Amino acid sequence: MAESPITLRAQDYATWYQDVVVQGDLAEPAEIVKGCMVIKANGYAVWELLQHELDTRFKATGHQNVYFPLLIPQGFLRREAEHVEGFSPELAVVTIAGGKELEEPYVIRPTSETIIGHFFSKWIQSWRDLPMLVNQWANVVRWELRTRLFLRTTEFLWQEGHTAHATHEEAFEEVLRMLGVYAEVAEDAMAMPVIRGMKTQAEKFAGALHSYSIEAMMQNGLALQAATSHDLGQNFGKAFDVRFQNHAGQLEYVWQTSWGASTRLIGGLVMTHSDDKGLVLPPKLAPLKAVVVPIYRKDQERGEVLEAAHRIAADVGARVDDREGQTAGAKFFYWERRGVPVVLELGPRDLASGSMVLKRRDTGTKHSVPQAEARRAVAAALEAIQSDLYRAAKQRLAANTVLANSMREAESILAEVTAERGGGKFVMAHLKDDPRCDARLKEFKATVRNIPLVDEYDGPGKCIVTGEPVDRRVVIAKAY
RNA sequence: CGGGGCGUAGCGCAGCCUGGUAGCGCACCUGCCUUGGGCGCAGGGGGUCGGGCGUUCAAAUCGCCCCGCCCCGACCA
Repeated sequence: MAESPITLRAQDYATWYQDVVVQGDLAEPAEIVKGCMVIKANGYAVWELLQHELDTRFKATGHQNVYFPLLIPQGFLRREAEHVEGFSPELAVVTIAGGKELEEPYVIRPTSETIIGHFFSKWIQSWRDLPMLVNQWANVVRWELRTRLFLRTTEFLWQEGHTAHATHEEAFEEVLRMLGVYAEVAEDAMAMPVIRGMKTQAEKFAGALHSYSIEAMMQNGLALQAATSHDLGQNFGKAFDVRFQNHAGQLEYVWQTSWGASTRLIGGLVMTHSDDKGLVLPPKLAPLKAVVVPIYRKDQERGEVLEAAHRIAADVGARVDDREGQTAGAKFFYWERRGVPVVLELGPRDLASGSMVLKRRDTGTKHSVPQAEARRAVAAALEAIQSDLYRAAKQRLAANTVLANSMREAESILAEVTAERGGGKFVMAHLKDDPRCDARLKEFKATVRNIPLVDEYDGPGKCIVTGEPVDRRVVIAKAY
C-alpha cells in the first residue's frame, strides 16, 4: 500500500491543509511570483460555483455588476486618512510604464473604495440617483508578509460591493442585508456555520465607521473571517466629494457601504470539511457530484461494464472514469483526494445482480443500490452529505466554544494555540470595544473576532480588562 | 530587517566531510500482464548539479561573491 501523500491533521494541521489543497488539485504555489498561487481547474470550478451562489443573490437584492480599473492614482489613497494609513504598508506601486517614469505612480488596487468614490461623485447628483448599488468581481493585490494558499495570497480574487445611499439608516440596512447574504451562502452552500457580528474599532476596515463580519471556526479551532460588510458613513463621500441634492434642494454627502468576500472562502471550505484522506466538498459546491468507476477483468466484461456505467452516469449526471491503464483502486484514491461527494462502483458482480455500490466521500460508507434506483439514491446521498456536513461543523463550533470570565482564563485557553498545533477555541468573554482591550489580547496573539449581533449567552457583564459594564460577550480567538 | 535551513531530472531526495564516469524512489514513454482500495515484470527517455569568479591535471564536491526559495520572529483593516 502506497503511503498517503497527505500529512495527518494530528501531526501538523498547517501542512495537512497545504497537502489537501495541492493533492485536491485546487491550487499550487506560484513560486516564481512570491506569495501568489495558481488556481487549478478543480479549484477554479469551486470558485465559479461560489461566485454563482453569491452573484445570483447580489442581483436578487438589486445590485448590478460593473468593472473599474486595476490601477489607481496613488493620490487617491491619501484622501481618506485612515484608509491610507491602513493600506500603505501593503501596496504594490507602478512607477514606470511605457519605459518612462510616471509623474504620479499608480497603485495596484488593494480595494476600490477610492476609485469608485471618484466615479460616484461624477454619477450622483440627485436623490433620484440613489441608492447606487454596484458590485465588482476583480483581483486585488496586498503585499502581505506571510501568505498561505487561498487564506492570504498576495494577489487574490474577490468581489467588492459598493453602494451609496441618501440616509444612514438605509446604508446600515444594506450593510446588514449583505452580511446576511454572506451568512446564507456560508451556511447553506458551504455548509459552514458562521457567527455574524460587529468588528471592534481596532479591527474595523481602514476608513469605515463600523465593520461587520461573519466568522467561521476551522477544524483546528482558529477563526476565519469569511466575509466583511462595512458601514463607511460619509467618510469616502467627503473624501471624494460625493454629494446629492435632497428633496429640499440641499446638498448632502452620500452614505456608503462596501462588502467583500474572496477566494479565501475556498480555504475555509477545505478547513471545515476535509479529512486525512484529502478534500471533502459539500455537494452544492462540488464541480463533479458523482463519478462512476468501472471495474472489469476481461475484454468482454469491459464492454458490458462500460456500457452500463455510461447508462447510469447519464441517468444520475455523473462522469465515468474510463481511463485505461489505471486500476480501479488507483481511481478510488484519485477521486477521494479531489473531494467528489459520491463514487459509484460498478463491476461484474454488480451487473449480475443489477445493482451498484454507492460510496459517500464524507463518511466513507458504502452500500449496494439497485441500478433502477440510481438517480434517487444519488440525489438522496448528496442531500444527506450536505446536511450532515453542516451538522458536524455546527457541532464542532459548539463543542469548541467556551466562556471565560477573566483575562487570565482567556489567555490560558489560547496561549499555546497555533495553526500547526491546533487546539483553538472561541472564547466568549465580556470585553469593552476599546483599542486598549484589543491590545491586551495581542499579547498572546489573540483578537476579538467580532461582537455577535445576537447574544446567545448571558447578556451584560463586566469587561475582563477594565471592569466596566458591557452588554454582551465577544468572540475572542486566534485567527488566520 | 533579525535568527535558522535549503537550492542536484517534473516531484521528493542521496552524493559533498575525504575532488576522479551524476545516482535512487515516484512520475513519464514502450511492450506484456493486471483491474472490487495506490498491480507486476522487462526495456527506455529526461540533468548547463541556482549563477559567477577562483584553486586544481580534474569541481556537484574546496574557497570567495551573488541570486532565489522555505521556516521562525516582526507585519497582516
